[in-house]
Amino acid sequence: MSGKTSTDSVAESARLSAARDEFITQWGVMGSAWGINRTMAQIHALLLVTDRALSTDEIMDDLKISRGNANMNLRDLAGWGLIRSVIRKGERKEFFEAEKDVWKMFCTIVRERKRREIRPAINVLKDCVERTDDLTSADAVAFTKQTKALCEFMEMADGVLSKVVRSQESSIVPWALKFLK
Amino acid sequence: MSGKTSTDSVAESARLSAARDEFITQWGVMGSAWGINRTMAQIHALLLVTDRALSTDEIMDDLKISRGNANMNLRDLAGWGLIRSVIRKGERKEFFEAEKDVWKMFCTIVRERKRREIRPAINVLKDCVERTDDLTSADAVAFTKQTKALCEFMEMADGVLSKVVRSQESSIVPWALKFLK
DNA sequence: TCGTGTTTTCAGGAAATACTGAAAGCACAG
DNA sequence: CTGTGCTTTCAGTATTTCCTGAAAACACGA
Repeated sequence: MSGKTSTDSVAESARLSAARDEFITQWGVMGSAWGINRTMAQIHALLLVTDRALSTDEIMDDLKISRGNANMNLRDLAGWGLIRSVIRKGERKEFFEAEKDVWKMFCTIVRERKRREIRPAINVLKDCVERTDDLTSADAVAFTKQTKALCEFMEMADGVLSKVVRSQESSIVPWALKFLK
Repeated sequence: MSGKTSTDSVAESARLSAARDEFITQWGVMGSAWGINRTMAQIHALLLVTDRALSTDEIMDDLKISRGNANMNLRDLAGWGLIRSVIRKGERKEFFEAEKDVWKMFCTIVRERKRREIRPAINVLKDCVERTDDLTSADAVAFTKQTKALCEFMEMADGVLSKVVRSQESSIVPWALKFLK
């Protein structure tokens, strides 16, 4: 290969890895803002933009993290259903790949957050309402009224999200969105 | 007042404050899960279920936090637009009250998160796409394809949220939701 | 059963984040 | 301009959260 071509391809691959790093870093920042730990988000980002399954060692190497850290976060990601492990026959090592379909990924996240955070919150709110429903002091009435409103809102949101998620790959959602002019 | 009545009202007020504490605590827990600091969420919770504006000192006292902490988080909450300060004539002290309308509160949160997190993320993605669009290696193509998909999805989500938020107090949203069967 | 390659666990340490308290700043009445 | 009451700031500290690395557990072929 000529000097020029070689130089170009080096430059190109540098450009790619710069962009890739930028993406991984920022996906990590975004994760923190939404209550997800940075490393977990970064591993997810890495697998998202990599076209093949990676081993734990490759991930450790790429992100410069320890084995323990990599393993723990890979397991968490699998628990969320955002990645899956792949076993290649003849290899004892485990490889990981991310769900690439963005809509499926979104549905998975919504489903899990509903289950882990929204439902429990609704239960707490219901409990608060029940425990104060019969009280008559002005303070109590205000409290109950507000918690009831929050509870109803969250149940509504929960229901909406269920419907959105259930529609999965159908085109119902994009279609329905037209009505939100 | 009779002994019985007195006893009952003591019990009732204990019941109320137990429920209130539970609510505040859990709202704090939920906050952390969504990337909001615990104290900020707790102050918000306290103001949400209190029927009058509270002073910094009352908040410090109720949540057992320092003045600095209270002040900083109150300012943040005001920055989000979730609370507002109230000046009573004749008083030099500042009081705070939360927006009580749940739908307005939701819109405020969505608007701010869009501005602070979603938009910047979209910009990063666009940047990544631009910087790699012309590369032809298999890796680069996979990268660009995936970031493009994420970018488009987030722009779509951003648009949907804008529409939802813009409809503000209208009944368009509840109505449209019927179509998400 | 042993040896080897791989994954899991977890105590201790590091880093990030949040909180405190006191001092400085500010605003206003007198 | 001065005293008073309230707010803001921020250096130092506490707390929470996360990460490391090494040891233990595991799984499987020989």
